[in-house]
Amino acid sequence: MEQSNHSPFDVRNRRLTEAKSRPTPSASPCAACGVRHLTVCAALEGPELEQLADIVHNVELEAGQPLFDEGERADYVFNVTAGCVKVYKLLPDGRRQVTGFLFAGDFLGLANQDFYAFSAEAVSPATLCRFQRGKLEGAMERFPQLEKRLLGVASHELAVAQEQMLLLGRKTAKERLASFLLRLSRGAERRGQPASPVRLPMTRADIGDYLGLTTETVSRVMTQLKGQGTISLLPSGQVDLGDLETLEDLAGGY
Amino acid sequence: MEQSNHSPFDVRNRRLTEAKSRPTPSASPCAACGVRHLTVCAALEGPELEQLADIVHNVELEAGQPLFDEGERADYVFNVTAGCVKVYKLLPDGRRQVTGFLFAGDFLGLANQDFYAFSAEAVSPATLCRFQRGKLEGAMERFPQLEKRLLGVASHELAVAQEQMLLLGRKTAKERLASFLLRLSRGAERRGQPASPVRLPMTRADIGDYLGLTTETVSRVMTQLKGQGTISLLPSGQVDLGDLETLEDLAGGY
DNA sequence: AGGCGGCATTGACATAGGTCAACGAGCCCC
DNA sequence: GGGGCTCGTTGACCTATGTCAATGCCGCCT
Repeated sequence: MEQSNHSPFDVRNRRLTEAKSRPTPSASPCAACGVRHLTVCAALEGPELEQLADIVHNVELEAGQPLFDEGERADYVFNVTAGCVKVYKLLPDGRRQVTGFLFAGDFLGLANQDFYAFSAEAVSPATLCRFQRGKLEGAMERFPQLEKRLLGVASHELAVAQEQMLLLGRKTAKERLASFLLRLSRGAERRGQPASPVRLPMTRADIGDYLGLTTETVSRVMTQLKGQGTISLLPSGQVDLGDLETLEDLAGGY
Repeated sequence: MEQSNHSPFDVRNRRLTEAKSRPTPSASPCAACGVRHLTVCAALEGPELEQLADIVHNVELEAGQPLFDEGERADYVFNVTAGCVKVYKLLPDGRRQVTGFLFAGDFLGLANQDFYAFSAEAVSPATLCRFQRGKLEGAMERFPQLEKRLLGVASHELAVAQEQMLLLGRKTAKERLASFLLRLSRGAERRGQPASPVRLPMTRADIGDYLGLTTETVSRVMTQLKGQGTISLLPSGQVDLGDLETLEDLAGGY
């Protein structure tokens, strides 16, 4: 199980405080937010949105830069506004489980304890909105629909998590890959992008750690799917899902 | 993957409407509830609790009886008050993933869509409090601390789900069993029962479907753990966790 | 332009855990 | 109190996936 074969350019140990993080400028950045309709922020309008804008900071991450680590004080919550972030847990010996890939519109940082239960790291260059937990809780008191929305987000994530348990516990490697590609595709659609081709900003190792497989198996199954004409690998890390039908069958009904 | 080798006494197809379900009687059942401190209901006191008691119904299930099935309209949410309930998802060909075992105090039925994303079935005789979703939402509007508590429950479940993904994606069979036994033990402790011995109301097949293993593997690893003196199987489905230390090491740090 | 480093792919081989099958033990019901 | 269930255990064997290793590809830096 590989853990960290990082290059000399590795940014792994730079901390969040060193990431660009400044008060988001301009009158109402939130009102102008291109992905607001996808986020928890969609719960608010007009003057309420202004109040939200007052407590938000912008964070920019380079590819590979950590956002926070499991066990750190959970002082902030985030909304991804661009790029891709992965969320993962580690075993003491370095085995890793990626529990999710987050894209524009996805919420991040729910923790009922005072500490993050997982680590988060940028997969590609990414930007996020950062909220101080306490301030967001204040906003929730004033705007109950915000809290309701957050509960909706949490319930949704719970359903997604159960789907992932089904994948990890019971699906074959081929079914896992098919499910994964379909999810990426549907996620892209939700964000208004084409269902195919789909970008894979993450490495094979990341995909393996997400699907409970090794890089080698991911690679092999990819070539298999390619061989049977279900997908084609385009240059620049794109995958063309030529045969969505077959892919859905392979995914095991989901 | 076994799916349903059910006995002639199987109650699998009896529906909830046939389960005993009647207005919970008496002045204030909730105030007298022995597991309230463990549940979401702990958010309320006095007169607020009375209002909650007004909208609750009691449900009793025999072992093996279904509570609801994936895809059904999610009209109710539940609180387990006694016994054990399992929650699971199925693949079209019958492979099953148990996503959780619920005990007294556990909440059940969060669904952001209109439909349950999983099925639920009693493992042992069980009793539950049933709330009509709409009514509970009304109560949440009046008592924001109820909603907050529910958000806390959801966040907690999310953390538990990620832990389970780590288990399913990256742990060995032995580590999975050890983690499972420890969880049962800690859960029992939370409910004021001894950490050991621990009851296993569920079958090996249920455990396998929870841990992403087969019954045979569960059985083999059990004998292995027994052989190395870490646990002992008592009659009547109890397990003595003789060596918690070793078990914790085996569980992979968690 | 050339070289280096990270990533992906492929092959040969190993193994954890799955599959299939037999059997034993408890339990319930007649 | 004996048959017929279900459940758990054990054994023999199989296979999907992991491990280890070599090689190829591509982008980036100088």
